[in-house]
Amino acid sequence: MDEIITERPSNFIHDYIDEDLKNGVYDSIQTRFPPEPNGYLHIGHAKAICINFTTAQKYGGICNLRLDDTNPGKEDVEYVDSIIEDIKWLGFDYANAYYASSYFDFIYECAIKLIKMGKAYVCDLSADEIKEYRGTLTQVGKNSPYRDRSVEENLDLFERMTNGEFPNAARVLRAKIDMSSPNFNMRDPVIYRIAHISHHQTGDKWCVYPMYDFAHPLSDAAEKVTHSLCSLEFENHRPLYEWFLRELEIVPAPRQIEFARLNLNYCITSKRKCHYLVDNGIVSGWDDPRMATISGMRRRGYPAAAIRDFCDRIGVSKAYSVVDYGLLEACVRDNLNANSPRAMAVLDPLKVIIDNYPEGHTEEIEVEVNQDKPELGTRKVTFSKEIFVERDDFMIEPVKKYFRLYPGNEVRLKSAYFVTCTSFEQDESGKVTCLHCTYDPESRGGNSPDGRKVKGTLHWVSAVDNVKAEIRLYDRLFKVENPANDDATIDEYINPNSLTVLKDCLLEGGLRGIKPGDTFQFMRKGYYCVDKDSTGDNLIINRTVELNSSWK
RNA sequence: UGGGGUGUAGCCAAGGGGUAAGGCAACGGACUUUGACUCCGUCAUUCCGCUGGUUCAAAUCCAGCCAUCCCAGCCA
Repeated sequence: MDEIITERPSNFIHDYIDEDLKNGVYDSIQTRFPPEPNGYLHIGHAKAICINFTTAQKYGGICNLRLDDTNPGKEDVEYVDSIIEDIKWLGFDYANAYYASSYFDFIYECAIKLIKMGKAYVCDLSADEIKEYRGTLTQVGKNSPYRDRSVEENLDLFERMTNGEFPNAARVLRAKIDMSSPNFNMRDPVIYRIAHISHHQTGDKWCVYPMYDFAHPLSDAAEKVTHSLCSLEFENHRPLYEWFLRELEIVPAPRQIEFARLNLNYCITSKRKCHYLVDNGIVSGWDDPRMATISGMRRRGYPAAAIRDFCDRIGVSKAYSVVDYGLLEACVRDNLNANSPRAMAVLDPLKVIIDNYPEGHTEEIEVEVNQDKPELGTRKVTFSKEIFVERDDFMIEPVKKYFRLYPGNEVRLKSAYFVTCTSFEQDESGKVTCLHCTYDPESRGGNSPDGRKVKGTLHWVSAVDNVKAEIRLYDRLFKVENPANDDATIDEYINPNSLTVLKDCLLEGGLRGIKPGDTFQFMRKGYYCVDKDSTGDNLIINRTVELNSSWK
């Protein structure tokens, strides 16, 4: 919404680009965001999205979306749809939506070209044998016995692979590079494998699919990408990326630059673990408000601008890091504080009877929608003899520095009147059931003409005009910052109290008719967003984030 | 034990020979009809991973060391 447009901080990627521009390597800049459609986008992707789009923006270039769909067995259109929706929601307009699969013909031609150059060969070794031949960290690999097949034989075999003559895994096409390279990626990497699987975009046209290492540089080249930004784990792949482009004489070649991926403490961003959570019903779905997915955060009420701001604030570097979740929350609070209307709500109601208020009488009180933004106008709130306040806004025996309600103490009811607690009722168990107060009719609006001050201001909801709601409080889904990698133990890291449902919460009457996606600050209680599953009969409200509180 | 990266405050992160930006968190205080927000102040006085070296001057250059991350998918 009101995103403040400021100069984005410069980073090391810009230095590389400036250098390339200065050397005349490229005329204009083009980037791409290349997710594989095998899951929903999460906050880590948001960083990559922001980096790719803002880098292109900075140089007046374009950024495309490319669905990196070279492994059909794991992919699905459900994911491509969600990816497109999430990127748009984040506020980025890609110039084009492309699919790696739309380059399959081109990539295939490149493979043929490599074979003809004697730089690629069909290998009949099994997966295990290839692994064995590849060597180890300290031991060089050895050449495949099929490495020196003739160009004619390779061409014939590769064509027959493509025609579906062989079963899955029977043969692969490999680049002929160097089995003794210290970099495993250069030890004759597999570039095409047989997979008799229908592809979500190309159907049954192909039964051989290119590997990432082969498809990626060629897809970048096909799109005229100039800077291929990716995460650190692909650093070891760069020599191979460059090898393909060099051998295939692609000029100007796109340049790969790696940056550190985002790690957020208490968050799960591993796709495998996210699938585990969804598949086992531990969360309600990919958009469960506890998930670190874009859709989960959206449902939780995080504004897109806050996520963009977060990505700006964490910076871009190559250092491994774990960002504190509190920074994301700070961004969310900053945005919501500036944009959210305020309202009153009582999550745990305690009835208050104002004994000297006329029986059956009600009045309308005008309250600012946002005190800091008078231009947003006012709303009407009903005041009546019986109201509800928050249960913890009353203490029989006040602790030190407690300045809300306790017997004999006077407080202000926000925008309404000064009230003084005169007595309280309890049930057999000792639980306070009702408060009795007297009000000062002279203090309407919240100020006393005699100038006396009160230290506490309470939020309240009328007993005769309110909206009932179910409020969901979310805590961290994970207790431990970095759960172990094996799914067998992931359960022990899950916080069973990550979701608390509060029934029978009361909102001020004016909130009747609020809709999914509406966000409010319930004063002194935090920011809240109406859930997508919310209906008029069953109002479900997610707590987006708490307020900072200096009072414990 | 091979190769490729990275080490600046509790957490991110600028700075690339001239005397350590900024943000989050934290801690004081002011203000407040939200204990919010806002505002003011404090927060690396040769510990810029460590040890040496070069220099008038080093977080920045050099050497060695230490720590840590990534790589042996027909995943991306």
